[in-house]
Amino acid sequence: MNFSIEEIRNKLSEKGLKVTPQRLAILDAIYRSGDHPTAENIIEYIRHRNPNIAAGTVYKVLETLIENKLVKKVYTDKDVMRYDGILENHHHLYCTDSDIIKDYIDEELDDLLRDYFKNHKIKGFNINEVVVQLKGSFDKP
Amino acid sequence: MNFSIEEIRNKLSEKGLKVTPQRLAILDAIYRSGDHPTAENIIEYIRHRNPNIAAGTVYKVLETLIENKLVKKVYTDKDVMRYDGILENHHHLYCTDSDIIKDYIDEELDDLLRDYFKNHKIKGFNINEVVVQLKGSFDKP
DNA sequence: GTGGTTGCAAACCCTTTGCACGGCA
DNA sequence: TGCCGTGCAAAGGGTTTGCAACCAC
Repeated sequence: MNFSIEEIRNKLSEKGLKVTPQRLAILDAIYRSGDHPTAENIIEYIRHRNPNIAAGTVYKVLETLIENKLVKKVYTDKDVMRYDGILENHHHLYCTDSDIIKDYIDEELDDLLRDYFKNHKIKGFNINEVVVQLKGSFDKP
Repeated sequence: MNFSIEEIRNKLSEKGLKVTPQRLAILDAIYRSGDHPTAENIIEYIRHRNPNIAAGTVYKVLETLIENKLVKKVYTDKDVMRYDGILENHHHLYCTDSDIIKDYIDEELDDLLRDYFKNHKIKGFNINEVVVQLKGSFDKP
Protein backbone atom coordinates (compact mmCIF):
# COMPACT_ATOMS: atom_id res chain seq x y z
CA MET A 1 0.00 0.00 0.00
CA ASN A 2 1.85 3.05 -1.23
CA PHE A 3 0.18 6.36 -1.79
CA SER A 4 2.03 9.39 -3.07
CA ILE A 5 2.11 12.48 -0.91
CA GLU A 6 -0.21 14.06 -3.44
CA GLU A 7 -2.76 11.30 -2.97
CA ILE A 8 -2.54 11.59 0.79
CA ARG A 9 -3.01 15.33 0.50
CA ASN A 10 -6.18 14.70 -1.48
CA LYS A 11 -7.52 12.23 1.05
CA LEU A 12 -7.19 14.85 3.75
CA SER A 13 -8.75 17.70 1.85
CA GLU A 14 -11.59 15.51 0.62
CA LYS A 15 -12.52 15.14 4.26
CA GLY A 16 -12.31 18.87 4.81
CA LEU A 17 -9.23 18.50 6.97
CA LYS A 18 -6.43 21.00 6.81
CA VAL A 19 -3.36 19.57 5.16
CA THR A 20 -0.49 19.86 7.62
CA PRO A 21 2.97 18.34 7.49
CA GLN A 22 2.19 16.35 10.64
CA ARG A 23 -0.94 14.78 9.18
CA LEU A 24 0.84 13.98 5.94
CA ALA A 25 3.72 12.40 7.82
CA ILE A 26 1.48 10.32 10.06
CA LEU A 27 -0.69 8.99 7.26
CA ASP A 28 2.40 8.30 5.20
CA ALA A 29 3.96 6.40 8.11
CA ILE A 30 0.87 4.23 8.52
CA TYR A 31 0.65 3.50 4.81
CA ARG A 32 4.33 2.65 4.52
CA SER A 33 4.32 0.41 7.59
CA GLY A 34 3.86 -3.16 6.48
CA ASP A 35 2.71 -4.14 9.94
CA HIS A 36 0.16 -2.36 12.11
CA PRO A 37 2.09 0.32 13.89
CA THR A 38 1.59 1.50 17.43
CA ALA A 39 1.58 5.20 18.18
CA GLU A 40 5.15 4.79 19.34
CA ASN A 41 6.19 3.15 16.06
CA ILE A 42 4.68 6.06 14.19
CA ILE A 43 6.39 8.65 16.36
CA GLU A 44 9.74 6.96 15.94
CA TYR A 45 9.32 6.67 12.19
CA ILE A 46 8.33 10.29 11.79
CA ARG A 47 11.04 11.71 14.03
CA HIS A 48 13.66 10.86 11.42
CA ARG A 49 12.38 13.61 9.21
CA ASN A 50 10.38 15.65 11.65
CA PRO A 51 12.17 15.65 15.01
CA ASN A 52 9.90 18.20 16.64
CA ILE A 53 6.59 16.41 16.43
CA ALA A 54 4.94 16.03 19.83
CA ALA A 55 3.51 12.73 21.04
CA GLY A 56 0.29 14.49 21.96
CA THR A 57 -0.03 15.71 18.41
CA VAL A 58 0.31 12.20 17.04
CA TYR A 59 -2.50 10.96 19.27
CA LYS A 60 -4.68 13.91 18.33
CA VAL A 61 -4.03 13.41 14.63
CA LEU A 62 -4.74 9.68 14.89
CA GLU A 63 -8.04 10.42 16.59
CA THR A 64 -8.94 12.86 13.85
CA LEU A 65 -8.02 10.34 11.16
CA ILE A 66 -10.13 7.67 12.82
CA GLU A 67 -13.10 10.02 13.14
CA ASN A 68 -12.76 10.79 9.45
CA LYS A 69 -12.43 7.13 8.56
CA LEU A 70 -8.97 7.39 7.10
CA VAL A 71 -7.55 4.98 9.64
CA LYS A 72 -8.88 2.18 11.83
CA LYS A 73 -7.92 0.90 15.22
CA VAL A 74 -6.97 -2.74 15.36
CA TYR A 75 -8.48 -4.89 18.09
CA THR A 76 -5.83 -6.64 20.16
CA ASP A 77 -5.48 -8.25 23.53
CA LYS A 78 -2.53 -6.06 24.36
CA ASP A 79 -2.68 -2.78 26.11
CA VAL A 80 -1.28 -0.63 23.35
CA MET A 81 -3.38 0.50 20.45
CA ARG A 82 -2.45 -0.29 16.87
CA TYR A 83 -3.54 1.48 13.72
CA ASP A 84 -4.39 0.32 10.24
CA GLY A 85 -4.59 2.28 7.01
CA ILE A 86 -6.53 -0.32 5.04
CA LEU A 87 -10.16 0.67 4.88
CA GLU A 88 -11.80 -2.04 2.80
CA ASN A 89 -13.08 -5.03 4.72
CA HIS A 90 -10.28 -7.33 5.69
CA HIS A 91 -9.20 -9.73 8.37
CA HIS A 92 -6.16 -10.20 10.56
CA LEU A 93 -3.66 -12.93 11.27
CA TYR A 94 -2.55 -12.70 14.88
CA CYS A 95 0.70 -14.45 15.67
CA THR A 96 0.63 -15.90 19.16
CA ASP A 97 4.44 -16.15 19.30
CA SER A 98 5.19 -12.58 18.36
CA ASP A 99 3.37 -9.29 18.18
CA ILE A 100 2.96 -9.46 14.44
CA ILE A 101 -0.49 -8.78 13.04
CA LYS A 102 -0.82 -9.26 9.30
CA ASP A 103 -3.66 -8.25 7.05
CA TYR A 104 -5.63 -11.01 5.42
CA ILE A 105 -7.79 -10.07 2.47
CA ASP A 106 -10.05 -12.80 1.15
CA GLU A 107 -13.08 -11.87 -0.88
CA GLU A 108 -14.23 -15.44 -1.16
CA LEU A 109 -14.41 -15.62 2.62
CA ASP A 110 -16.27 -12.32 2.68
CA ASP A 111 -18.83 -13.69 0.25
CA LEU A 112 -19.20 -16.88 2.25
CA LEU A 113 -19.82 -14.96 5.47
CA ARG A 114 -22.19 -12.52 3.78
CA ASP A 115 -24.28 -15.40 2.52
CA TYR A 116 -24.14 -17.17 5.83
CA PHE A 117 -25.40 -14.24 7.83
CA LYS A 118 -27.99 -13.38 5.23
CA ASN A 119 -29.56 -16.72 6.07
CA HIS A 120 -28.77 -16.68 9.77
CA LYS A 121 -30.03 -13.43 11.16
CA ILE A 122 -29.12 -12.82 14.78
CA LYS A 123 -32.21 -11.86 16.70
CA GLY A 124 -32.00 -8.32 18.00
CA PHE A 125 -28.68 -7.52 16.37
CA ASN A 126 -27.96 -5.74 13.11
CA ILE A 127 -24.60 -6.63 11.61
CA ASN A 128 -22.56 -3.87 10.02
CA GLU A 129 -19.23 -5.55 9.69
CA VAL A 130 -17.81 -9.03 10.02
CA VAL A 131 -14.15 -9.36 10.88
CA VAL A 132 -12.34 -12.65 11.30
CA GLN A 133 -9.43 -12.99 13.67
CA LEU A 134 -7.15 -15.87 12.73
CA LYS A 135 -4.93 -16.72 15.66
CA GLY A 136 -1.97 -18.99 15.16
CA SER A 137 1.68 -18.88 14.29
CA PHE A 138 3.80 -18.07 11.30
CA ASP A 139 6.19 -20.74 10.04
CA LYS A 140 9.63 -20.41 11.48
CA PRO A 141 12.14 -19.33 8.86
CA MET B 1 -22.74 -19.97 32.91
CA ASN B 2 -22.94 -20.89 36.56
CA PHE B 3 -20.39 -23.01 38.29
CA SER B 4 -20.62 -23.91 41.95
CA ILE B 5 -17.81 -22.88 44.23
CA GLU B 6 -16.86 -26.53 44.41
CA GLU B 7 -16.48 -26.72 40.64
CA ILE B 8 -14.41 -23.57 40.61
CA ARG B 9 -12.24 -24.99 43.35
CA ASN B 10 -11.65 -28.05 41.19
CA LYS B 11 -10.75 -26.01 38.14
CA LEU B 12 -8.06 -24.27 40.14
CA SER B 13 -6.55 -27.35 41.72
CA GLU B 14 -6.61 -29.24 38.41
CA LYS B 15 -4.23 -26.59 37.17
CA GLY B 16 -2.03 -26.96 40.22
CA LEU B 17 -2.99 -23.54 41.51
CA LYS B 18 -3.50 -22.89 45.17
CA VAL B 19 -7.13 -22.35 46.01
CA THR B 20 -7.43 -18.97 47.65
CA PRO B 21 -10.55 -16.97 48.51
CA GLN B 22 -9.41 -14.24 46.10
CA ARG B 23 -9.09 -16.62 43.17
CA LEU B 24 -12.43 -18.20 43.93
CA ALA B 25 -14.07 -14.81 44.16
CA ILE B 26 -12.55 -13.55 40.92
CA LEU B 27 -13.43 -16.62 38.88
CA ASP B 28 -16.90 -16.61 40.38
CA ALA B 29 -17.32 -12.95 39.45
CA ILE B 30 -16.30 -13.60 35.86
CA TYR B 31 -18.61 -16.58 35.54
CA ARG B 32 -21.55 -14.76 37.05
CA SER B 33 -21.07 -11.69 34.91
CA GLY B 34 -23.33 -11.91 31.90
CA ASP B 35 -21.22 -9.40 30.04
CA HIS B 36 -17.45 -9.35 29.71
CA PRO B 37 -16.25 -7.57 32.78
CA THR B 38 -13.34 -5.18 33.06
CA ALA B 39 -10.94 -5.50 35.95
CA GLU B 40 -12.80 -2.65 37.58
CA ASN B 41 -16.14 -4.43 37.23
CA ILE B 42 -14.64 -7.47 38.90
CA ILE B 43 -13.15 -5.48 41.75
CA GLU B 44 -16.42 -3.71 42.40
CA TYR B 45 -18.37 -6.95 42.34
CA ILE B 46 -15.99 -8.69 44.71
CA ARG B 47 -15.73 -5.84 47.19
CA HIS B 48 -19.28 -6.46 48.31
CA ARG B 49 -18.20 -9.62 50.04
CA ASN B 50 -14.48 -9.13 50.24
CA PRO B 51 -13.78 -5.45 50.90
CA ASN B 52 -10.07 -5.89 51.45
CA ILE B 53 -9.04 -7.26 48.09
CA ALA B 54 -6.37 -5.15 46.42
CA ALA B 55 -6.55 -4.05 42.80
CA GLY B 56 -3.05 -5.33 42.24
CA THR B 57 -4.13 -8.75 43.43
CA VAL B 58 -6.99 -8.82 40.97
CA TYR B 59 -4.64 -8.08 38.08
CA LYS B 60 -2.17 -10.69 39.27
CA VAL B 61 -4.88 -13.30 39.64
CA LEU B 62 -6.28 -12.50 36.22
CA GLU B 63 -2.86 -12.92 34.69
CA THR B 64 -2.47 -16.27 36.42
CA LEU B 65 -5.89 -17.41 35.24
CA ILE B 66 -5.09 -16.42 31.67
CA GLU B 67 -1.75 -18.22 31.77
CA ASN B 68 -3.56 -21.30 32.99
CA LYS B 69 -6.25 -20.96 30.36
CA LEU B 70 -9.11 -20.51 32.77
CA VAL B 71 -9.94 -17.08 31.40
CA LYS B 72 -9.41 -15.25 28.13
CA LYS B 73 -8.83 -11.65 27.27
CA VAL B 74 -11.31 -10.15 24.86
CA TYR B 75 -9.93 -8.14 21.97
CA THR B 76 -11.40 -4.65 21.87
CA ASP B 77 -10.58 -1.30 20.39
CA LYS B 78 -10.91 0.39 23.75
CA ASP B 79 -8.15 0.96 26.20
CA VAL B 80 -9.45 -1.19 29.02
CA MET B 81 -9.08 -4.93 29.02
CA ARG B 82 -12.04 -7.23 29.32
CA TYR B 83 -12.14 -10.81 30.46
CA ASP B 84 -14.14 -13.82 29.42
CA GLY B 85 -14.71 -17.06 31.26
CA ILE B 86 -16.03 -19.04 28.30
CA LEU B 87 -13.31 -21.28 27.00
CA GLU B 88 -14.91 -23.16 24.15
CA ASN B 89 -14.66 -21.52 20.77
CA HIS B 90 -17.12 -18.69 20.42
CA HIS B 91 -17.57 -15.34 18.79
CA HIS B 92 -18.52 -11.87 19.88
CA LEU B 93 -21.14 -9.30 19.03
CA TYR B 94 -19.71 -5.82 19.46
CA CYS B 95 -22.26 -3.07 19.81
CA THR B 96 -21.00 0.12 18.22
CA ASP B 97 -23.49 2.25 20.17
CA SER B 98 -22.62 0.96 23.60
CA ASP B 99 -19.81 -0.95 25.22
CA ILE B 100 -21.74 -4.18 25.29
CA ILE B 101 -19.96 -7.27 24.01
CA LYS B 102 -22.12 -10.38 23.87
CA ASP B 103 -21.06 -13.94 23.32
CA TYR B 104 -22.17 -15.58 20.13
CA ILE B 105 -21.98 -19.34 19.98
CA ASP B 106 -22.72 -20.90 16.62
CA GLU B 107 -21.45 -24.37 15.88
CA GLU B 108 -22.73 -24.31 12.34
CA LEU B 109 -20.58 -21.26 11.69
CA ASP B 110 -17.63 -23.00 13.32
CA ASP B 111 -18.08 -25.97 11.00
CA LEU B 112 -18.36 -23.71 7.98
CA LEU B 113 -15.16 -21.91 8.86
CA ARG B 114 -13.34 -25.12 9.69
CA ASP B 115 -14.21 -26.52 6.26
CA TYR B 116 -13.34 -23.29 4.55
CA PHE B 117 -9.87 -23.04 6.03
CA LYS B 118 -9.24 -26.74 5.53
CA ASN B 119 -9.49 -26.02 1.83
CA HIS B 120 -7.88 -22.59 1.92
CA LYS B 121 -4.60 -22.93 3.73
CA ILE B 122 -2.82 -19.67 4.36
CA LYS B 123 0.76 -19.97 3.20
CA GLY B 124 3.21 -19.71 6.07
CA PHE B 125 0.55 -19.48 8.77
CA ASN B 126 -0.86 -22.22 10.99
CA ILE B 127 -4.31 -21.46 12.31
CA ASN B 128 -5.09 -22.38 15.89
CA GLU B 129 -8.28 -20.49 16.45
CA VAL B 130 -10.79 -18.61 14.35
CA VAL B 131 -12.82 -15.91 16.06
CA VAL B 132 -15.45 -13.82 14.33
CA GLN B 133 -16.16 -10.30 15.45
CA LEU B 134 -19.63 -9.16 14.50
CA LYS B 135 -19.86 -5.40 14.75
CA GLY B 136 -23.21 -3.72 14.65
CA SER B 137 -25.96 -2.58 16.93
CA PHE B 138 -28.59 -4.12 19.11
CA ASP B 139 -32.20 -3.26 18.44
CA LYS B 140 -33.46 -0.41 20.53
CA PRO B 141 -35.96 -1.55 23.13
C1' DG C 1 7.56 -25.26 57.43
C1' DT C 2 7.85 -22.84 53.08
C1' DG C 3 7.05 -21.30 48.75
C1' DG C 4 3.46 -19.43 46.43
C1' DT C 5 -0.14 -15.38 47.30
C1' DT C 6 -1.83 -11.24 48.95
C1' DG C 7 -2.11 -6.26 50.34
C1' DC C 8 -0.39 -1.94 49.89
C1' DA C 9 1.49 1.86 47.73
C1' DA C 10 4.43 3.66 44.61
C1' DA C 11 5.94 3.42 39.99
C1' DC C 12 4.90 2.88 35.09
C1' DC C 13 3.47 3.84 30.72
C1' DC C 14 0.35 4.93 27.28
C1' DT C 15 -2.84 8.30 26.33
C1' DT C 16 -5.43 12.59 27.11
C1' DT C 17 -5.89 17.41 28.22
C1' DG C 18 -5.20 22.63 28.60
C1' DC C 19 -3.34 26.42 26.89
C1' DA C 20 -0.57 29.61 24.27
C1' DC C 21 1.65 29.84 19.95
C1' DG C 22 1.85 29.03 15.08
C1' DG C 23 0.49 28.18 10.37
C1' DC C 24 -3.06 26.66 6.80
C1' DA C 25 -7.01 28.26 4.18
C1' DT D 1 -7.17 37.39 9.30
C1' DG D 2 -9.53 33.75 11.67
C1' DC D 3 -9.49 29.57 13.32
C1' DC D 4 -7.94 25.09 13.29
C1' DG D 5 -3.81 22.51 14.44
C1' DT D 6 0.50 21.98 17.00
C1' DG D 7 3.93 21.79 20.82
C1' DC D 8 4.73 21.29 25.38
C1' DA D 9 4.20 19.71 29.80
C1' DA D 10 1.38 18.18 33.21
C1' DA D 11 -2.42 15.29 34.49
C1' DG D 12 -4.96 11.07 34.04
C1' DG D 13 -6.05 6.32 34.55
C1' DG D 14 -5.48 1.53 33.91
C1' DT D 15 -2.00 -1.78 34.91
C1' DT D 16 2.40 -3.47 36.87
C1' DT D 17 5.87 -4.01 40.35
C1' DG D 18 8.48 -4.63 44.90
C1' DC D 19 8.38 -6.19 49.19
C1' DA D 20 6.85 -7.64 53.71
C1' DA D 21 3.25 -10.25 55.81
C1' DC D 22 0.30 -14.26 55.17
C1' DC D 23 -1.59 -18.64 54.42
C1' DA D 24 -2.69 -22.86 51.54
C1' DC D 25 -0.59 -27.11 51.01
